[in-house]
Amino acid sequence: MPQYASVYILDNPFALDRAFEYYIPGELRVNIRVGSFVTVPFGGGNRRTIALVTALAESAPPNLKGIKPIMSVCSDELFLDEKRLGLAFYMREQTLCTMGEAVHSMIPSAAFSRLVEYFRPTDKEGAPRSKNELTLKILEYIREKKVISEGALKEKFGIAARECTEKLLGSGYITREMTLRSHGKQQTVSKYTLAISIPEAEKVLNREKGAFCRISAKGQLDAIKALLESEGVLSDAELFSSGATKANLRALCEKGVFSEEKEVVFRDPYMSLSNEGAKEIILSDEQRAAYEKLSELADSGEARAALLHGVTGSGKTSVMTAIIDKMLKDGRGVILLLPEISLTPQTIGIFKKRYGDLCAVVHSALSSGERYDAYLRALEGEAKIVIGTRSAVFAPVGNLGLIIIDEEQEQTYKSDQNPKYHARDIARYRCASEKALMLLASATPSLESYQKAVEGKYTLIKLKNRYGGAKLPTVTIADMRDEAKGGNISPLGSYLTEELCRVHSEGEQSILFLNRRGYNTFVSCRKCGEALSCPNCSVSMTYHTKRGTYDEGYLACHLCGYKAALPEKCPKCESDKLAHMGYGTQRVEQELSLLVSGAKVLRMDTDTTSTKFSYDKILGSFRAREADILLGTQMVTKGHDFPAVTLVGVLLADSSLYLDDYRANERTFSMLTQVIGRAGRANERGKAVIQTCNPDHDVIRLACAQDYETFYEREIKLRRLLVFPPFCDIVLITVSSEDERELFMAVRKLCEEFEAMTGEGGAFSDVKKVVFGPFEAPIYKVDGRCRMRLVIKCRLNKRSRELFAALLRLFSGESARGRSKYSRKPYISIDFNPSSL
DNA sequence: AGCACGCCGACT
DNA sequence: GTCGGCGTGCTC
Repeated sequence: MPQYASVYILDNPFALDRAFEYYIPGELRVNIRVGSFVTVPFGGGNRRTIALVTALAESAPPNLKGIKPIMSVCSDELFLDEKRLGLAFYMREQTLCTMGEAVHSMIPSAAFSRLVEYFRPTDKEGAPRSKNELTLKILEYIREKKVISEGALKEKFGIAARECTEKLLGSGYITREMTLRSHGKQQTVSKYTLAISIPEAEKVLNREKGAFCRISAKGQLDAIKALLESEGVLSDAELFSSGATKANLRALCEKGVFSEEKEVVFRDPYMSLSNEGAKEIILSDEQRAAYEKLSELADSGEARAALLHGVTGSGKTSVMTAIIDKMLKDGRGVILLLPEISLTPQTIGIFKKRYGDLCAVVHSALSSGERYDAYLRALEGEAKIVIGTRSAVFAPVGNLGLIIIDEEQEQTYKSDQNPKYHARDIARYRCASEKALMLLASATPSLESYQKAVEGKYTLIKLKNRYGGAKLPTVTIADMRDEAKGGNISPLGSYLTEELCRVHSEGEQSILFLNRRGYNTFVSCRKCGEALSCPNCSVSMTYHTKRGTYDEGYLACHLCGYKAALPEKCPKCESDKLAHMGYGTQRVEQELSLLVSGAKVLRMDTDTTSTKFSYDKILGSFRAREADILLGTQMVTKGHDFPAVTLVGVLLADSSLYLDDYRANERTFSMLTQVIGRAGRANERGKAVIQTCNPDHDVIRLACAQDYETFYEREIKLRRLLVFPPFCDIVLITVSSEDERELFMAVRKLCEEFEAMTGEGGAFSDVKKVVFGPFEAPIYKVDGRCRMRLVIKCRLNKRSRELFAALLRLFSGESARGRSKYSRKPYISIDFNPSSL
């Protein structure tokens, strides 16, 4: 029987995130295991904290004078098995987060808020020889109640109860247990029937004299009416839709008009099988070959990774569905990750229909209770397939066989809050430890993943043809420099405008895409298309304004911090026609109404889709052809098939090319490829118009040709040459503070500290790295906080991670020292391979 | 991070 | 004389 435990305290800050040793009192020893959650007294004030047990020992740890006892152990409802504990440690090391942060990303917060502690009397009889009357009273009360929650005890006896229970625990008269407050996991539906005869109910409804009772509330009357019109039984949901409220129904039951019966929702685990015949997927030869390769990998009994690279419209989804079906048939669990914007009610519907209750969906709109529900359904094996966004990668799916990451290049798979993990890394870890298959799918894979596929680390599976022989749209590149010469400064060029008018007059629909990230204004030459870029980094520079004045700005590179005054002439062609580029969807919407008369425009961007609901509503109304033109940001690239769309337009295809980020090309390529793929999915061939100031730019040309391979070859060469990922890792250190002075001081200290550690004679002088900065973050002030950055290029490995961990530990300790009340202390954050710079 | 301990100024 | 400010140091 182990007597000592190593625990990690969940809400400890980074500097204190290490194992602490505790003594396990005898009565707790049976229940405690590695992976158990416990409460322990911590710190000088012995405040009670929740901790995770990571190791057990028979003998006392050496060199410790005072060791404290564990207070309680949580029941097995809250527990981390070996694999998940391993994952927590992995995340902690990989992302420099605390154990608590790692645990909270794996277990929904509702589980922790449901933790309650109970007291029970022990067999020990008699009473302590205490002068304290309250203590005796409490003991008596606990014995009477048999079991009582700590909260209830406090409510009855006040705050002083705590001291008494501690005494009683110490002398062994009572024990403490910790469990999760039970949770009505079994969903029930209330069914209502009439408790009175039909004629009587009609009397009530007509408010006749001598009726069973008098009812005037409209909702109640509606409910009676609905029930009379039905076959005699209605569920609560059905009655709600008749206009009745919960309160109305309760009132009717109390009056004796209705009788209620609760029915457990019937979940048919074979639902998916019975549906399967109805919707058999027919695979093309190419898809079948892909499927067979994947099932071979899945059957290998080893951890495997594959990249499914299929051109837009090649039917990747069918292949994924086929392999999911196979896994379920083999009794293995599946996780399917989708980018947030793809997880629409339509998508969910497809899977729900196919897999029924075998499938749990996790999306951002879930309440904490629903999220916990989905978690439990996976944990208990009821849900075999979990579909969701990034965080679904942690779903406790049993006998995991497959994790699919669709559109794997999407940024949304990288978390930008602690823990700053990438879903791909988590998936890889889980697949390795559970001998499962990781399947990445995309039309435009990330360079990192494609490189791994080329190197043979991932099995590369290609779908080269569009399903059903659909043709790619005819792509026209519209040169916007000609427009500028002709004096057209509108974001809509004349060719695109013409096409929009034509499509509108033919009664068909168009989609216009404007890259949202174009808010970063950049400066380009109207004559030669050259964008002003940084001499050190070969990324374009951003035009910064000074204190609200638009003029008198300067150019800055966000990667190396290089700054330059705005030149008067184009450095390449000496033209003085330098233009500040960048406009938003609102302005385009305005222009459209002028240029395409009579067309109804739907705008879809973050401003118009504040709720999930509105997003779906816009797409739905566009599909129902209530509008002619859908104008929006990235969101429009991920929609579903709109059969009536025959024209797709990209405004300012360059905007994302000159982001000051090494991934600019990759993103531009990916977006253009996807947008172009939107058109011409129906039988007729569609048209795509790409407006650009760089008609000869390789990225744009290759995207128009949907030539990923050539794009990859060129881009990977560039990355190798300039030493960017995947040929190095990027570490982004951000320091932020409300107070600028403190920020500068903290940054200086950070740089000095870093210098001392990595310089000659420092503990980490062996770590090779290139440091850029410090400089201001691209958006310097956010939410009243100023932010400074340090960008470091290096190779991430155990050693370099140690360096950053040491820095973070040191710095979070240092900066935590008392500061004035009014400026919250500087905050430091370290992000490995951030999703954007 | 929290919390206690501890050492100096303005109050009953 | 003491209440309370926040500087300093520790947390099994």
